[in-house]
Amino acid sequence: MEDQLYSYHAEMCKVLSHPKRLELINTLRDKEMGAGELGERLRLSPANLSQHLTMMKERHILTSRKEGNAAYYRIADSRLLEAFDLLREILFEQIRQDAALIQGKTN
Amino acid sequence: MEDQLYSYHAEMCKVLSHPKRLELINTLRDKEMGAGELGERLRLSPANLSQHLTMMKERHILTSRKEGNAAYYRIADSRLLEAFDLLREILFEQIRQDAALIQGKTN
DNA sequence: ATAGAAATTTAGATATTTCGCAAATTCAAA
DNA sequence: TTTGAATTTGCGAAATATCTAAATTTCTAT
Repeated sequence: MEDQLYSYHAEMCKVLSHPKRLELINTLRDKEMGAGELGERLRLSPANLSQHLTMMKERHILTSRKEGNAAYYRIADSRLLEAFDLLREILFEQIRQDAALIQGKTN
Repeated sequence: MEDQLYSYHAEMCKVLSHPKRLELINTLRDKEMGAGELGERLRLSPANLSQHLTMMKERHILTSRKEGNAAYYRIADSRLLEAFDLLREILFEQIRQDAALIQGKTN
């Protein structure tokens, strides 16, 4: 039961462990966007993009809406962005520290 | 350059996308712990545990300290736990909603 | 109806992850 | 120095993820 939770949690993280999917999240930060425009911006083939979007929808990271034969996507839960930003903060700090290390600095 | 950042970010998430590694993080939440005890608690073979711990250390998720031939691990950055908890909150809500859906409820 | 555009699905090839087992390393105590 | 316990490392097999190209579905406009 507790194990189940860890599994779900891991699957959710798996969705986040791909550069393009992170870029998708960051691009959809505050607005909804159509699949076509997303594909152009991220330079993904329609097929590949659709695969990413589908899995993100299955994991309830995104929601979608269809209008004619255009499809629009948006972030399902804004708390995801908070988590995204927290990790990115940690990353920035790590990079900053690594850079300082290389230059032999202490701050 | 921006792409680099997404790649690092994705690698960090990859570390988080395994149930046992999440359990490790949750177990080390506020205390440091030795490899031996961790292995017992999570029922991981010493070899497998060590592999997980090593990769988590490489990604700066954990830090370690050796004393004799015992190895102690701890969380490197407590903000990671905030991110962990945020995702878990989202998950709880999803599960709650899914359960409600199955029972035909609306709340 | 039919053609064309947009999006999705499928199939298969390639790469990556995960884990068990054995071997190797490290350190402390006998 | 040798023994033994804790931890790590190397390697191969099975499972999983990723991407491309082809086929399909769905809707719009001719």
